[in-house]
Amino acid sequence: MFIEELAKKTEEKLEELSGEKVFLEFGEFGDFSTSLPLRIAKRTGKNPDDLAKEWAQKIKIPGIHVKQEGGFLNFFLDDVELLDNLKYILEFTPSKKVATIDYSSPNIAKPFSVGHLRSTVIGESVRRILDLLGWKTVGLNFIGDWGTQFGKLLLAYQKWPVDLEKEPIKKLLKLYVKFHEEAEKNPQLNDDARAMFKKLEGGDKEAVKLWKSFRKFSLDEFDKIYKLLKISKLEDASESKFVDKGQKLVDEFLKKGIAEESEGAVIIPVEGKTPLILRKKDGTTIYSARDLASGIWRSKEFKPDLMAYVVGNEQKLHFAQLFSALKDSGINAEMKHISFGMLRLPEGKMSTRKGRVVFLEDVLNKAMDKVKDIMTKRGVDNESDIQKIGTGAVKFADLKNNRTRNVVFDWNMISFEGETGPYVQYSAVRAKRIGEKFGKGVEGIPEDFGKLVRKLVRFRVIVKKAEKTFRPDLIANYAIELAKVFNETYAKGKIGGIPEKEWIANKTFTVLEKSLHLLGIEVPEKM
RNA sequence: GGGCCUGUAGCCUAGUCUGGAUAGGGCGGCAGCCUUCUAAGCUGUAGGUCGCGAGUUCAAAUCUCGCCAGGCCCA
Repeated sequence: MFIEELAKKTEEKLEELSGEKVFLEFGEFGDFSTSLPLRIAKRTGKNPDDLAKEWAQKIKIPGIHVKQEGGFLNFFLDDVELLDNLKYILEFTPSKKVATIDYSSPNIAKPFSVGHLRSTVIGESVRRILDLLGWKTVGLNFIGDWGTQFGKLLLAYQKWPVDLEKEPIKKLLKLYVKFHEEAEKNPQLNDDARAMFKKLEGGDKEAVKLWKSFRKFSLDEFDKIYKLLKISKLEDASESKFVDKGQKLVDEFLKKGIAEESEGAVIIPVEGKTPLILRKKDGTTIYSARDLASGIWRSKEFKPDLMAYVVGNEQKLHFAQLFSALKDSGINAEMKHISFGMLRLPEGKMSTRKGRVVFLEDVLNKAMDKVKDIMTKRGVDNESDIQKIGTGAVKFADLKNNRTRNVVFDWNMISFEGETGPYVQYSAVRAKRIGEKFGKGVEGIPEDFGKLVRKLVRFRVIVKKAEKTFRPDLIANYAIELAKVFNETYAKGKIGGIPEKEWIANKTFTVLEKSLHLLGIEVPEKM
């Protein structure tokens, strides 16, 4: 029986004995454990030791044995169960639920900065975790390609034309910065930009043509990055697709009474929070209306059980409002804002207006350069492996932390030793080599391999928890722990040549490879 | 003014939801380990007022209240 099923049975038995909701711990003292007797004993006036002993006697579940230590109960899977779990380690009952996952969602005509990395890699990872457990997932790219900022950019381009043949994005960024500098001195420019955006919204041929070309430059740039990062296919759910839909929606919602007018603006009230504003006094819709229209489209198009949005912390309120509005409009899918802290620079928040950004491409290139240096010193040179290791290091560094806290960007973040992506990759390559010609299977667990086997078997529990909590960091930290135990075992004595040990090495590779895959990272050929 | 998030060794971080068994790791420092399956590895060692104060509890990094610091959002 699978470890999670055995744990479930144990929980049920403990609940029966204690009359309490039980959460087993998957920690260091057993395959799982609890301090329940310690807590309950106090209430019943019993001695914790005695109660634990009593329960240890009563809990008889085939496949596991109990050890009582003080007021604690530690549970261990029998060897036969451990090996059986290991055999079928990657087999899960498919969930068959449908999820839309909104991730990456960069803005056009702006650089793909390290700031966009988080949403992209977290989203991709969450998607792969759900995929493994048999969800049907749809990745959506809500590209920011609409809004008054494009009035500014179009105006700037007309005023100060540049040749966009080479490095268009960097040049557009410069124009954007220049616009804001000039507008400081001459505020009239802001009004002109607004007028320009109105032209764009009105379908002015010249403006639309220019906007389309900016958009194209950006999409090409995004594709390049997605290819390098091995991001799965994303449906184009660009903001501009929802402009008309947004306008219609606002009118419809007004009629239905879901939305209401307030001081000339159109809003949807949100219980306990400030309302969601859909349309401003001047009649222009804002981002929220398009986001709402997009949400309704997603719901109709994909009929999801879960609608997830991988977007930064700072939009918490927005999503609380959006979800409330989506529910008002009759959508009952589970909605989840998968939020994360902001990546900042030592000198402060990144700002495209001020041109204060670090390009993701530069970060990835730097990482790959470092890998190349290391490889050259060893007389190896393999483009594909360099790419896997370089991007792996960057992705892993980002995914490892459960940070809702902010991160200050530092070039030294890119490292290859210790708790890093390359460490796990290296261990995986090692395990692969050793386990390549593995024996048929195992009768018992070889000496010194107990810790490794137990760590391997835990994979299933971790994946399920990651699914429930949308936390790739659980996978990343598990992969480190597993790699560490494997390396310790490796250092203790020879594995190769002993079929049973080779089989376990092979399983280690399988699990490390899958863990990395869930993080969007590939295992190189050689390291 | 209102709301939310974060604070764990020089640096980075797990644990906080669900209180419990010595607060785990990593980087950097120091001391070791390659004629044996890949040293991007392994072993050992030093380094901690868990932001501060109070409360609840047999037991608090974890729960409650107050404060301090940083960040974000709304008006």
